[in-house]
Amino acid sequence: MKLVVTEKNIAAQKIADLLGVGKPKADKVYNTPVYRFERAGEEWVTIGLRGHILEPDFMPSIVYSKKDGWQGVNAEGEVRPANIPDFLPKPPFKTKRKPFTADGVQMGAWKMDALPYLAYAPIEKLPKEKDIIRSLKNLAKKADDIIIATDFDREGELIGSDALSCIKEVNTTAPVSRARYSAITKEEITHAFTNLVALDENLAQAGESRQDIDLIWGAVLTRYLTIVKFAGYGNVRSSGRVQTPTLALIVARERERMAFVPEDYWVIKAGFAHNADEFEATHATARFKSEAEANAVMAHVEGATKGTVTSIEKRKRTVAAPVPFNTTSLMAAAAAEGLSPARTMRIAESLYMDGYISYPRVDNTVYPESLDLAGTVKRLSDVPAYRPYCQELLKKGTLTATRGKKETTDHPPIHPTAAADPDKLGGPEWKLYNLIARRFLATLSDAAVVEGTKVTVDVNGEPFVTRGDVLVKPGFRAIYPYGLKKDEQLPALDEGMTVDFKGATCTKKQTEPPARYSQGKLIQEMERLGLGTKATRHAIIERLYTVKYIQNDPIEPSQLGIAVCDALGRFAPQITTPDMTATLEEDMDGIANGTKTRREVVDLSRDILNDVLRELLPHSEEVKEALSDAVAADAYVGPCPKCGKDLQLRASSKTRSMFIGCAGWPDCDVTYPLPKGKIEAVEEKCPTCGMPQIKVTAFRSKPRIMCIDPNCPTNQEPDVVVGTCPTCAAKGLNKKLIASKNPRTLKRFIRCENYDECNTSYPLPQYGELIATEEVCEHCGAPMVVVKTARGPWKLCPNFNCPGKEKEAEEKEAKAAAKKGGSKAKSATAKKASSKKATAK
DNA sequence: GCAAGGTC
Repeated sequence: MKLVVTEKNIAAQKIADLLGVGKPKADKVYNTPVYRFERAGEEWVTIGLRGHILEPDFMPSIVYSKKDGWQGVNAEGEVRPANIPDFLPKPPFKTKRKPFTADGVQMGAWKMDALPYLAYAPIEKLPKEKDIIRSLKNLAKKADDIIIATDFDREGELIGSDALSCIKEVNTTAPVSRARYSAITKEEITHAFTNLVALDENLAQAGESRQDIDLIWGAVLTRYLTIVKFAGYGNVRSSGRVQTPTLALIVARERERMAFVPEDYWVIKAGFAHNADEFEATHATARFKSEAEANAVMAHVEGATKGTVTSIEKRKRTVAAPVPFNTTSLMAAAAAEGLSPARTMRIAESLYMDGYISYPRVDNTVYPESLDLAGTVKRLSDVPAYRPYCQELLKKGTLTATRGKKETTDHPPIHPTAAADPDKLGGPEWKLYNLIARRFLATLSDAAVVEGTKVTVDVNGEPFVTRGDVLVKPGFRAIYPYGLKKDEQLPALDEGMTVDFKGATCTKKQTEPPARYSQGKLIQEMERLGLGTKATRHAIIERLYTVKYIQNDPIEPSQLGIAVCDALGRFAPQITTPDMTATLEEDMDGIANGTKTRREVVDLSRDILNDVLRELLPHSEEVKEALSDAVAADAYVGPCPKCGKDLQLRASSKTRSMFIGCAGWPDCDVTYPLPKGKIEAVEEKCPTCGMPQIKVTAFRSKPRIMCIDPNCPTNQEPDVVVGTCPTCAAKGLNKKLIASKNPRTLKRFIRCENYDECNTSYPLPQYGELIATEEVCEHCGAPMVVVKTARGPWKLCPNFNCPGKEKEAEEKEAKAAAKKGGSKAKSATAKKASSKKATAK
């Protein structure tokens, strides 16, 4: 039996489809899907991994061994003294509560003193995907031939090498080879499997050195930042080779903005009309530095009614066709169409797996010679919307493509590999496919020619200028309309013509500081600097959000983010710049081509980290204070009305829910409840009562500003009678249901006015104007209410257990299932979920 | 309780 190991399940499936004679048989080995088929009279089976199946970690198995446990050595080779506690987070035995030593130190807690030893701790590879490993070994036992068919890149080689090490544990004799492909198409796959090569162990070692270095630096610095000012479990302050330089970019931009001194300037715009056409023009001096100058111009044109067209300049310019897509340029272009980087990658992955586009994680922007451009255009002509354009292109005979700056040979730039049907793909899938297909055709097209027109109109000696753009030769723009300003048509004007002057306005403006990064821009900047990979950049940015180093979009750093960046910049500058990645890349190239060893590269990195610790540890007090101040500044909402100390956003240690508490606790017991959603401090005080205000952003809602004091009149709401109580009505009583706000917690809900005897109550959305209706829910008899939200009025039955709710949920699920193609497995799980819900109730 | 890199 021949065993083919791929990086992911869907690749295993596709490869089986392409290599097998007839349809492969989908099977399972311990819950892992595998695909069996026949080829040239032999039995084959493919299995997909889930990316990396092993994960590096410090050696827990050895650290806790009592007999000859690893004690740890530092740079000098000194053995870790007994008075420095173990540094690994897991206690050696299973227990719910973490054990304490006699002096109250929590065992297993991270220890500052142990960090220099951690920098030299040995690393081993532990299983990460145990189920997959078990299935892989089971198959490997029976295999006569092993073919590693993971992705064709450095991490792919490492994933394959890890898989092989698992296989070797159970089968040492079967010969091993490597299939290399860069698109899952019939040609590529057949070619790869008829031209098998050997696994590149050097390349895999290069990948492993990256893993080691990332773990060592990440663990040491993250632990340092977390424990230098411990803020409770769950409050990790992370640092890493990619995330910290990325944070530094954001902080640096914020610094530029803070240092920016805005300058005033004045802009004069004038309105003109010619026959029925109106147009606007700006004074030839685009920005007046002084108000006096601007006023002088306004005085010159005061009272004028006519202007004269003094010149019309026309200039043609060519706009070059765009270059082929790589991951970053695709993400940027898709972001402009409303698809976030993360979403774009998810969709691209599925389009790739379904054979519509080539491999989506690439840097390359130059089509390889082997790519059949004309053949691809022919294939695309099956899409009705592209057909006429494709035919035009094919008429040209030879096709020449534009070339981007980056040229690598692992994968071709992202291009379509098959025609797609807009009715078969989902909306966003088609949107992305359409972008990719049109971009591909655009890269084979001529430049566009635009005629720019500059018209100057004179009013009492003051020149006003307006510009228009007209497309004279569409070129690539005929197929690629993305990212363009609309043509700006000007009325037909001639030199010497007189036009009506409709008056001028002078506006005072200020120069703007450099803009904050948007997520899309930051990803582009990360790519430019070589930070992260196309597959990880969006995840890195998300990480910075979850550890609260950054907030909002466009991105601004928190005080904590700035403090972390400053502290590391002073004492561990290596981790704050992209240079570390650049050096690592060079070293990895060295390992891949055999001039360096992984051992040598990792050991050197450990030494550098040790030097960093020598700087960092003596300055711990300073770092601690800087972090404390920053955390307090981020949490600050205003002064305490009782004791004057700081009111802060805090998390309850028991429930983890947020509240506002006084920094003077336990001496001062002032607290305020908080509504659900994201909470931010706001500078402006409540106009009604002068207390601090907060910005609340509930899930899928617009942010709203509210006073923190529940007793403030702005937080009061009159009780609303919403109907009659169905429970009491059944007993023959006539009682009203009332919507009211609990004055202490601000929670709004409906309850029966007879609440001493009747416990009928319904929850309500917590904000939005509440309006009673005459209607009663057809399913449960509860009164229907209308809540006016930012997205418009919303009529609902407040009864949480209303039978109508379940029906609605089922319909929604059915709809979602139908959209996804309604696979049997899907609807089965949906049913299970809904029945689970029902039992829970 | 750590990183970054794959994939889900």
